[in-house]
Amino acid sequence: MGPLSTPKKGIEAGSVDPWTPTSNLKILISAASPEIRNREKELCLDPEDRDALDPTLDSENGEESEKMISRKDKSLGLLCRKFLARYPDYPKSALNDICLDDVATELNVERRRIYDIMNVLESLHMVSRSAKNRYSWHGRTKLEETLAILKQVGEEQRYGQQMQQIRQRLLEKEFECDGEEKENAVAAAVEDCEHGQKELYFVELPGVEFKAASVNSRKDKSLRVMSQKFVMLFLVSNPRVVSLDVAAKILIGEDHSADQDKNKFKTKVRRLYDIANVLRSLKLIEKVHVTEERGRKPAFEWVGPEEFPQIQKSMAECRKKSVLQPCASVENCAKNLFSSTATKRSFTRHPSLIKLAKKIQDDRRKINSAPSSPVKCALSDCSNTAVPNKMAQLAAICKLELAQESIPAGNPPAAAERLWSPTSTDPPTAPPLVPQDPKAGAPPVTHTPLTRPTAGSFAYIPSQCSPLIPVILPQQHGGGPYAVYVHPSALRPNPQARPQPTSLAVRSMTFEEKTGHSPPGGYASKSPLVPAMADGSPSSLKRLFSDAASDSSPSKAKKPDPNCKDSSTKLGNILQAHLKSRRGGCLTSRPSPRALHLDPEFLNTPGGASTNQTLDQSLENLLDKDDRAANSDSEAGSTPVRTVPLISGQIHSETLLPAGYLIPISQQSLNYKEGCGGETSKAQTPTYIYQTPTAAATPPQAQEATPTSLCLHKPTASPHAAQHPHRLHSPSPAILNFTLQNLGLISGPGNATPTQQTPERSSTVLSPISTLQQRGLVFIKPGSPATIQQPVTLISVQQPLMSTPKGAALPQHSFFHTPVSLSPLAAMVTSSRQPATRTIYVPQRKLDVHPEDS
DNA sequence: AACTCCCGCCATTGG
DNA sequence: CCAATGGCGGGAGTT
Repeated sequence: MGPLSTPKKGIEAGSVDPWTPTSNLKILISAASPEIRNREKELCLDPEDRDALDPTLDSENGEESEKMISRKDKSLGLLCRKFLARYPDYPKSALNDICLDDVATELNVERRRIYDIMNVLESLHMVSRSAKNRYSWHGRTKLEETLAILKQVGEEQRYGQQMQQIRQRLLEKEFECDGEEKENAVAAAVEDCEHGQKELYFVELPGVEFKAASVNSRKDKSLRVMSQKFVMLFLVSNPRVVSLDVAAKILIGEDHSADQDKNKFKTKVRRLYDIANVLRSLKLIEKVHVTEERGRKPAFEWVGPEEFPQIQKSMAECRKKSVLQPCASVENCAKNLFSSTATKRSFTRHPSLIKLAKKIQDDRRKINSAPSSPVKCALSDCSNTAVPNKMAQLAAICKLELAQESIPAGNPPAAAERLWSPTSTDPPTAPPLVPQDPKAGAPPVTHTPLTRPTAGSFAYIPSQCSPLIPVILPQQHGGGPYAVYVHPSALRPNPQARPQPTSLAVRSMTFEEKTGHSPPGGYASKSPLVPAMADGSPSSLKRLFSDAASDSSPSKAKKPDPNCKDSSTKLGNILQAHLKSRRGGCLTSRPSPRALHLDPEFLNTPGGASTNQTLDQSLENLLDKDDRAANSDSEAGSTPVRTVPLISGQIHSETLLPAGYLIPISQQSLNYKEGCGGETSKAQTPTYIYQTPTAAATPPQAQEATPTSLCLHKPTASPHAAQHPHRLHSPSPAILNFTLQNLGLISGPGNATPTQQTPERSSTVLSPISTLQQRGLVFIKPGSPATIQQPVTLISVQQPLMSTPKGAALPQHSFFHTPVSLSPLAAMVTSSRQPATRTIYVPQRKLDVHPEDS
């Protein structure tokens, strides 16, 4: 390494530069005009860079070149292009081996840079680390699949909503410039968005599992994760444009102390540029600028593939079956965090976890709950070692026929079948997805709802329950289910209930291609925001008005509102009707998720009246489908009783991850789960197996995330929670209503389930209006077709997951308490519940803030 | 001055 | 202990 690693600048420049014969010309050009140079560069890109290919060739003339060589010539993006030029987009054999040393040498760059590139490529599964110093090249073969999954996850994470919120906050901030306010506002926004959010996690593809054990521990590395998150942002945002600042805010997510935040922000932005540069070289995004009143902000626009039909379809299916994975393969990942003895722990990112580990241990003793890892071991083994082959086979097979579920029964006959088969059964559920052009109209509707719900189920609940809750998502074609690990931070309840920004911000933004021309004025559009009546803040109102006034076309803006409301109401009614009709407990969960997930696209269609109809219809269809599915499922197992408790006990392994990941799970593991969970009842509902390691959670209390804990979340998390598998048994209509209410679809009886809701929440969530409120910006792109409307956020989003102390505890209990036997942990949890909530919060926050560690 | 973002120090990790 | 990794932020080039 020494030699290669860090050539000094001077030396580097002087001695060896990856210049090609054309380089001289280039240099001249660049000297003449940077713009020209850039353009030139751009042009070169696609074809394939000349320089890229033979970097090692000539050396430049020392000093001059040094001066002349623009910084851009060393950009990560260019480097990445060069790198990409060396490999085919669609390699036939997956065997393309990449040796970092070679690459570094050939491209003539410091190793460090290669890592940067590899990390983001890895996040897209274009490469996978096979061993030390070695990567395997996959090219774009898995790209679509990955993107689809990322999109899915992004939706689950509600990044779209988060972005909206953040934008909103930023706007507010602009208006009233109280420094303090500003900070708070942003922080709050993030907070709101984040709480309940899972932290960063890495998504893996079945085919691309970690080959080297060592890799596991590092999966949570920020660049990789950030990259995925960043991509998700694009995939979920309606106009596929993401401004740098918003992205950074979301990515920061952790803590928000003012000063630190600032620095963090800067750092994050730097990273984003790094990532963006490689994404640009992959032609997935392009740099643009969004212009609003305040001026122009750097942003990036997605220019990559838009649709991922297969996946979407599959997603729905997958989600239905999402299952919580107990211990699973996480082991490797976790190992770094907590050694079996717990003595050793070194966290890359979350030093604070150490403390947790200790606590956990203590807790364990107390609880003396189940064995830490028998299961886990088995699973891990399967997934890591033994299974690969099988997995591969499955994957291959799956890919070949998505439609068909026949999966090689291999070892886990029944189990596997169950998980996978659903696909076949479900077909009805997942109607062919139509291009989800938001504007297009009806079709999109179908898919959206389906997808979302599932997401919620796996992503949300878990997070709340325990710091790390693995969830398995059976993947249809992918070949394998994915396990998602949620970061503990997700748990943290949002501290302050911030009134949601009710005010609508109407903004017009314009995109400027980097070329610079701004869009014609005509394009300017405003995003209609629904004013939140709930929000009484004068300031917001003011702003609103002012905005409206300034706005060129207020009428437009307003338009959406009525529609939204109407549609929402209708939907609500429909849902209710359906719900009533079905009494199955299982169903309970469904409706809510759906409702929650109604997307902007779903709701707001330009179409107006027609839109509503479509929505209704689609909804109906969906419901019907669900019913069918439910029935079929129910047939299989009449009693949905969850074995959760059992599982939980077993699961206790210490699998704590710093971050969550999506990890492919072996069939065996699936089987295992199945057995445990016995989630016969609905394919859809995932069986959650909890394992919280010892309460990884800081605060012993809630963290315990045992099955019991689930109860807690549900109420709070309402939407997501609802879908939760818990079907234990209480599918009482009340719950349904509750959920719906939370969603805002139904106007609830006063406070239905008032208990649970926290003040803030109630205000935000409950009020239908607030729900509807949308805040967003409309981006107009010069070239793009008309403006797009903003996504409406039905739910306020906050997933009130954790909920505030108040609500969570008791009420939930009553509602959700599952009859199922509680594990010891559960019991504990229950008792300590309330206090716990709060307690938890603090520690978690601290984690990020104080990176002190050994 | 604001954007970009390269460079490389230095902490982690794994072996 | 060493080498591989990769977080991170100073500060330089661009706009």
